[in-house]
Amino acid sequence: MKSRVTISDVAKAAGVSNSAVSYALNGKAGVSEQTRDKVLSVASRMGWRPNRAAKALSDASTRTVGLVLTYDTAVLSIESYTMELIAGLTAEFEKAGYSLLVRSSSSRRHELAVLREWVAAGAVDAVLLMNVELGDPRIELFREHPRMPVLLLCDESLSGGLPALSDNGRAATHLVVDYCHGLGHRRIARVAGSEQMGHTFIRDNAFREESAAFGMDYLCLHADYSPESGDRCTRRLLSLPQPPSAIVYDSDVMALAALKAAASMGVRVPDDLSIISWDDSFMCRMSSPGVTALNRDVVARGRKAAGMLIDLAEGRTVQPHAEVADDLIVRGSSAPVGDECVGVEVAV
Amino acid sequence: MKSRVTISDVAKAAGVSNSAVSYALNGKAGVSEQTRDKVLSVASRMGWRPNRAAKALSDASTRTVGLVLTYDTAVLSIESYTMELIAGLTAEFEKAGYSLLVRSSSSRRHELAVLREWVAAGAVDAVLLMNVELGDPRIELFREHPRMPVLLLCDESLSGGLPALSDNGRAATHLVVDYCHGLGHRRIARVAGSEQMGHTFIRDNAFREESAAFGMDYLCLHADYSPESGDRCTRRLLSLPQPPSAIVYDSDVMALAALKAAASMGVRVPDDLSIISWDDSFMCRMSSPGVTALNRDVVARGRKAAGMLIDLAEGRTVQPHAEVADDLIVRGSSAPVGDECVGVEVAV
DNA sequence: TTGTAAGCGTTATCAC
DNA sequence: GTGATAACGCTTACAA
Repeated sequence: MKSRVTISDVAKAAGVSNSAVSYALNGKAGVSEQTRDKVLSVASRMGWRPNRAAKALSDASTRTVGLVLTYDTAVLSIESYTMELIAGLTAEFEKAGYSLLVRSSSSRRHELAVLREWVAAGAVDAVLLMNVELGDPRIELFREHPRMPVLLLCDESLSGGLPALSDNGRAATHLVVDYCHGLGHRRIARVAGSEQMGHTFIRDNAFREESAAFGMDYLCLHADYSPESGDRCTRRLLSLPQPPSAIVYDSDVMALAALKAAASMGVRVPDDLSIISWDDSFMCRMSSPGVTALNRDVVARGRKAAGMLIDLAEGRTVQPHAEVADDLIVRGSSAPVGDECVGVEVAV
Repeated sequence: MKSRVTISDVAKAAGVSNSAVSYALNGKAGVSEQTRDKVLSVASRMGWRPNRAAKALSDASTRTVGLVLTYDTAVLSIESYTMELIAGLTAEFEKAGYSLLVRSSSSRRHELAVLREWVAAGAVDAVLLMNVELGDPRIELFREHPRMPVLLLCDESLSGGLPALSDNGRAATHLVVDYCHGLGHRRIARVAGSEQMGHTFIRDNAFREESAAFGMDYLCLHADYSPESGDRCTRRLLSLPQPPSAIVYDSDVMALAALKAAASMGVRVPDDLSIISWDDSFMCRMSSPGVTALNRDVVARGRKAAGMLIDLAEGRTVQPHAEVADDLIVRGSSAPVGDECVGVEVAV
């Protein structure tokens, strides 16, 4: 395995010592300009590149950040969240020469094992945790290992004191509820995601508080992000004696299922029912009517997370952040409540 | 940085030498059962885990496979291909304790630089190349560096002799053309992706040959996967003196755009026009009518690729493979050509 | 069966 | 300014 060019090879070729080469290549003081130039030219001529493993062993840094993906293969091909996040992360990492180390886990227990191994093996310089749950055992793991920097993608209130990048659920909730209120809706509902998820918890509370503040009726059903559950919950809500005039869905998939469910029940969208999706996607654009959706810049969030992770990996402290702002993209699925003619007149 | 447990720590605690510990922990001969047991129990009590960097330096293996993502952020949130591939890859890697190292590149040149660095730094044990283009410079790079195992996701005929996992474009093309022919279509068209892409090249040829073999008229337009280009090409095709009765789209996004374009031109789908998408997705299921689509099991392909990459990384040779079969999911967007009443009668 | 020691490629601490 | 040399943690001849 002697094919790669090492520092010793360069040193020999340049007729200097290993340390001189090291200093020269790292731009450190300790060598004359003359030898530095010679070393640099020889090194580049020989095609020297630092060996990753040796560097990692020597200075205990890998320039790598770890991410464990927990797949629900059914959700995988539908949700673009993870891919956009990875795009943002790696785009920002690229500037600093960091890599993303990805593993997948079939269960929370297995994920914990992977994380523990990373900590013990020094395989990564920092770890990103997504899909934080209430009482998430990963939080305790990293509190026990303060030497391994970690960033949680969740609300600051859920991170147990660990650095967090908030998904901004409260601000977004205000945006959505305020929008519904502005359209005249006074009876709204929400089809939420899994109750264990930290972001669901945050949104649950935020929706309850916001709707109360606006004096609106609010009802929440918990589903599982599947189109079937979106369909089921929509039917339940629309069958109530006093059905809501607007429903917010925690995912675009459920919102699209709702669009179909409403149609099959003879409920007109947006005349009788406004539908709003928490996540925007190409599907929301292409459906008829288009679905009003919260536009979360997940790529930007990934970039932000990457910056924070690099800071943490290099020993700098970071403040919990929530500065990536969301906005609402209004499409045909939402409209003023009540008599649609009045609504149209007002809008025009 | 002395917080982690090393082999020396274990050796000291167990009262044996470093090498005894190493042998014991790696299940190698050279220690008595007695000392092996003692070492194992001491090691697990102390929570010893092998240090990644040290192992990598010592045996020049990282148990890591590299993947460079080249993002088109517009496509990113729409296409699930990459995410599904990563899911399959990491799921299979997990069994063997391999990790996926991900970087992103903004340009082909930058990707080449990343790959070169990986080769020189020994950062990964193998590399996966996707989106192979005609005359792809990456092929030459890896032919120059035969020590770095590589797997190309493309047709065997494009890989320049390097190991390849075919995306099976020919077989799938036959499936699609045969299906169209069976429905009575004799004038078909295709809205293809970028002409530089290897898979486009393969499909171009395969479609030409298959349609000729069936004695069908075939016309192909090259687009760029964007909804706008899908719309534009569809309008052009439908404005021909003798428009096709079936159009195959290289992506679901373009197929969905076509659905809208046809509707706005008063062309009925599937009565006047059958639409078939090369990629299946949730959108194809949810649209009205649903879009007939080629169902490529990308996750399975990822698993297969992972297995081959591990073989390559560990020095075993692999055969070019194309065994992941595709199938066609028929939905409402395709139907027998001509008088739709006849078609319905036949179908019922 | 066991322990000693060299080597992997860097970085960093020393003498000189 | 320069060049030996130790250290990082592990594997593996080789010697005992």
